[in-house]
Amino acid sequence: MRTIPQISGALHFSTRGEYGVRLMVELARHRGMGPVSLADISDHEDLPRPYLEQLVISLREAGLVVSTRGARGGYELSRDARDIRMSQVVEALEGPISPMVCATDHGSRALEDPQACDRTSFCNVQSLWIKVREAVMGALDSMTLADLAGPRAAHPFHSLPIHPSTLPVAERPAITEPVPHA
Amino acid sequence: MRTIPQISGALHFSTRGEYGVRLMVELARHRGMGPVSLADISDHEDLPRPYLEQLVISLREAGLVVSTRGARGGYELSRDARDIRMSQVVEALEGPISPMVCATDHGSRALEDPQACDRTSFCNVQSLWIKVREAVMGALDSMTLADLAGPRAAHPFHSLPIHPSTLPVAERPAITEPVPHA
DNA sequence: TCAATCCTGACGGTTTGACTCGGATATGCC
DNA sequence: GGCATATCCGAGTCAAACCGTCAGGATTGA
Repeated sequence: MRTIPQISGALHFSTRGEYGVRLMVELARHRGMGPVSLADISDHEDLPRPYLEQLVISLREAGLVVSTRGARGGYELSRDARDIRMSQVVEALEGPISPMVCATDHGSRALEDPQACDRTSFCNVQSLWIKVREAVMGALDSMTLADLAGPRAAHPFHSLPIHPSTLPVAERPAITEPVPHA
Repeated sequence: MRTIPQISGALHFSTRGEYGVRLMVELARHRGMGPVSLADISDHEDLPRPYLEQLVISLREAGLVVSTRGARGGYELSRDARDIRMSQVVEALEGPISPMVCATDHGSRALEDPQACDRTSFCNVQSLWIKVREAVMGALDSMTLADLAGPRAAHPFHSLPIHPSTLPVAERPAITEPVPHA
């Protein structure tokens, strides 16, 4: 199907994160209208259904969605979209957010090998990754699913009058990057 | 050599980022004392030297370090550690920071396929990744290499009087933590 | 000259990401 | 009841990326 070329760069979330979030947004938009089947979402979002089946397991186990089996079944949000933080969604899909080993929840893990702490700059560098982690968690915590499920008109890009081709060449996105993503 | 267990989870930087930052910290500590060889850093930080040779190319090409060839040669910072932002270091090592395709510098890329914008929730979701990106860039921009190169005593962990082995067993860092990811 | 360095390109093993496949189970509807 | 529709579940596949290794060449100080 699509098979994204997978550009190289730091801080990658996988397609689990991307697809899963889009799935959740679709569920949020149909909240209160009965369960939505994966087939519908697969069609509407152009995502491989068997893959969605895998992702949704994590979302169900995290208690974010509930399932209805059998004909006319599907999935729906377990609670209001405003009560679902994006940090919960992303962590359910991708696992704990830790940019580097030892930059986990408390950061205290950095002490586990005091020798490494003495002999290398390892220890000091931890504060960097921990800071990054906190920044990401803050961003994800500050948004709820409802923020993403609103009408498209609310999207900042659509109120922007400018288009890349109107920018001076120097500020346009680099050419190399294909990024068809379609 | 070490072969880190490679925990699974979101938002990974690779070892390029980790090793490269540690390398830069070592250079910052020896600033003004002549070039430092990779062999020294490899010994001191316990990192594979052939691999460092690869990493340092990126740092040199980014203008962050300068090299001195020949005997007694090595690398040194191209400028004061306070003038080197960690965002520059990390981007040199790992490439552009973009948590997801289309969450690049300007974010305007999201407009390139208006159809996708109409048919899917793709478009709205972009604001999430862009926000995450900005959070990370902010964190990395706010720190300079000098912040990491300071004396270890400045590190919060080291002001803690306690050591893991003095803690009750229940509060010690987990031994393995298989990272459920469930 | 010789040894210490940086520099370069190529190569390979292991892991992970991104799906695919086949079937089992549950349920609304005719 | 029977069938189409769904979720559920475990495995398997295939290519790419990550994490290095290796061999050799170029440059310079002693």
